[in-house]
Amino acid sequence: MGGGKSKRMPRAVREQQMLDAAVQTFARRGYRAASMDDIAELAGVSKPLVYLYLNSKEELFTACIRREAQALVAAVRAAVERDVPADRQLWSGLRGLFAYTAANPDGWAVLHSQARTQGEPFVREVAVMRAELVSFVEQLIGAAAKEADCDPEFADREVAGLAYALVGAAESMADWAGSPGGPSAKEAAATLMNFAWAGLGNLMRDQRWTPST
Amino acid sequence: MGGGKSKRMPRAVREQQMLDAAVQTFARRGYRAASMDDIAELAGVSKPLVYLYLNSKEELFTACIRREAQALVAAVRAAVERDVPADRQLWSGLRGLFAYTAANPDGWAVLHSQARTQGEPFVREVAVMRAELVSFVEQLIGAAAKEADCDPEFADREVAGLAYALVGAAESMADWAGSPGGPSAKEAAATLMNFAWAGLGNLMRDQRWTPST
Amino acid sequence: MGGGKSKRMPRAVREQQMLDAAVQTFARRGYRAASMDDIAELAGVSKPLVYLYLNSKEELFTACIRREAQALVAAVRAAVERDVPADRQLWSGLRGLFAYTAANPDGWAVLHSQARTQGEPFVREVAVMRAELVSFVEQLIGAAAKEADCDPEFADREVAGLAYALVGAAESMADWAGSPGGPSAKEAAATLMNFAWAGLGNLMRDQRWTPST
Amino acid sequence: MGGGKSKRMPRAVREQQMLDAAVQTFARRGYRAASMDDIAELAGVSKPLVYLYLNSKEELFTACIRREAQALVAAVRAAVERDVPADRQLWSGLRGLFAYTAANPDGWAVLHSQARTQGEPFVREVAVMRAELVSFVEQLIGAAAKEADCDPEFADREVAGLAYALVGAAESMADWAGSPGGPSAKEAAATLMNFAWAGLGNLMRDQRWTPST
DNA sequence: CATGAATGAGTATTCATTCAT
DNA sequence: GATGAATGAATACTCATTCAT
Repeated sequence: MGGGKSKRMPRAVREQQMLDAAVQTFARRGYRAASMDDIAELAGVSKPLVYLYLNSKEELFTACIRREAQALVAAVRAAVERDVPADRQLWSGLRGLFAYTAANPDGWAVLHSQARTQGEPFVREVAVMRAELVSFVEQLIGAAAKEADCDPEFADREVAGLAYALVGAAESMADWAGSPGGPSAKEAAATLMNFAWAGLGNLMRDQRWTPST
Repeated sequence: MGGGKSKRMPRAVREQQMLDAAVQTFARRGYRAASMDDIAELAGVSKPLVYLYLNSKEELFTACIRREAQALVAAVRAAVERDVPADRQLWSGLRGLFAYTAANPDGWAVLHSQARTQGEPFVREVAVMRAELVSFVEQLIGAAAKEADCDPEFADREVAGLAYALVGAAESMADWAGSPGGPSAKEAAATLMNFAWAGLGNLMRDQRWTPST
Repeated sequence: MGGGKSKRMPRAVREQQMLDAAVQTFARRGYRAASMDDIAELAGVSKPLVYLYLNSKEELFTACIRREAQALVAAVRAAVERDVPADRQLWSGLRGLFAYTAANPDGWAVLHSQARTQGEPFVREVAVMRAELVSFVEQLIGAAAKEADCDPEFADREVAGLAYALVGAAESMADWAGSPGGPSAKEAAATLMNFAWAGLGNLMRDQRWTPST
Repeated sequence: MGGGKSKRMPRAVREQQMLDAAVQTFARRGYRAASMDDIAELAGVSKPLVYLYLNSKEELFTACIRREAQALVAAVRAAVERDVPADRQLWSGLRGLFAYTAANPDGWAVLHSQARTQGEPFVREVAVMRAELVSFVEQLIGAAAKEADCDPEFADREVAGLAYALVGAAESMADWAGSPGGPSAKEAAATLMNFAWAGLGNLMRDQRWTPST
């Protein structure tokens, strides 16, 4: 016994191997261009086994999205410092995000590049994760508003917009931070904090930019 | 009068019809899932004619990207007010952008969702357009910095990062603004100005956010 | 006035241009792989004109075969010296054949490589030409037999076989003589005369090779 | 018992069935005109299976050529009598060749009619086989020359030309022998021996045919 | 548990051929 | 007489998916 592909592994392990192979393949080739043959071969198993465990290409892709989304959210959550001011929490969360996406480019590509462009039902899956991130940022902004004892006119809808913009900018930075020549996770986080936090501060103090100026 | 399949049109007209159909199909189905059959049918012509004029799926997609990218850049340029302060120029440009993407969701989807995720040589095509937008924003920030007589430490690399983040946030907002329940073009532009401009102002005054706080 | 493609030429001239282009294209690409587009472009005319004059790809190919077959037979006939002994006639005919095929490799390829392999009705066309050459050789052998006052047992069927073999060897030599590194027309003819004529002489003298020896 | 489509055969068996069908189809329709659909249907399998095992039309054709070429060379080698005079060896080899081509007209057509006219890389494949046959004949001529203690001026290049002509004539005779109304294998071999061997004998005795005569 | 064998349904692409002008 | 515009029908090739063992 010894060399060669080890056989007869518990199902859970095999499934993770398949998901690993699928994430890599989907990320690099795209959902449509990735073939089940490629994935099975990369996973080191036969094609029927992939079907036995994951049922179909669609379910396989969905499973990839779910696993990667949960891992990413978990990474961000784990990175956030507790019991510190809101800005500090955002800062640590962003650093965690950029560090994670840089370390898992394939997973990030599946979530941000592939899943979002393949229509239903995949967009729904990523939307759930994105909503979680946006909601987290909204909470931070809300907390910051309370900390700063800010103007009560600072409406929910406005917060939602800001949170959305911040997450959008962060996702875009994540792509950049993962590419060669791009910034480090720390630089990206710093840029975003500088970019966003002062604006938020002004808003909370009711100092809006208006076109009339 | 009108209806029915009109036949025997000059080449230039037919080509535009084909590009219209292709943009719509690529936007809604994705590059790989869109079939040349679908496109030809939607364009109201036979498949060989599509090949006669556009040569291949790859060239057809590239032609779509180029046309849409040029149209978008042209729309933004046309919307920018001249001879006004930099913030006002950015404001008008953003409004133009969001108005255009909302009015041309398929074109925007081709550029932002599809082209960027289909690997070379398509990413190169959109990168050109994106670089144009980023460069435009960089110029505005530079102009604003001059207007504000700001700190000279405000370095180029920092400007590049901010411009990149702003464009990324704008692209993300454009997706949102184009979806049902999303903000209007004006709202999206206002959100982004509030989000971004105050932060920029602080930076120019050398008031950075730093983690030590 | 002036350069460019001259227009409005008499039909006969245009037809020859088309056949020239067709022979070249069929020879180099093969019957199936040669497209009417290629041929029309090489001929410098529009595709509908090719159809107007030659009706179909099949008829066009047939016309090529006929023209080239007649030209080849004419070249051989013209090369044969009259009023000389049979061997001398064969010698001059072979030199003419090899000189012609070397000078017209495309025409020869159409006849020998392409037409023979494309099934009916093309094989029939070349068979006619081949029969003419075989018959010519049979006559020469017959004449030689008479000159040599040979054995009357020298039967027709045997003559036919010899003529067939000689023509086959000649065709094979023609391919070789036309290729780089191959023999000159004169060398090829000499080889074939040495190879064939002595054998014929023995046969005429009833000195057959028999397995029992 | 027997009939009906038998399913689930081992790969090696199926591959041979596919090659059988491919040889027949290529021989009768030509390389370009033979469609993979035709071949799959004749083989009694689906098209994807043909691709799974043989990869592409080009590789399938190449596999046909190789198989048929090896079979033909093996048939000739098996037919040649050992330890007999050179003429007797040639005689037995020719009988073997004609018997084999007559029994396998499709394989012979693939080699002689189709492969040679479809350009690279197929011509290279048949050239290998042809070179083997020519080389075999050269050895026989050389052996005969030694047996006959012939003139040393009998140069290599001349031998090469003669061998080439003999093989060319044989190939041509093989076509004839395989067609209705053509000679039997034995007749064809006899004709060729009579045609060729006496000529060779004269040459070895330095009795060349020369034009001056 | 695991796989070799097999396929129905598509996909991009090409070609011979024909009108309307 | 000559052509730009247009297509029906085919062709090589691929892929997600399923049995029988």
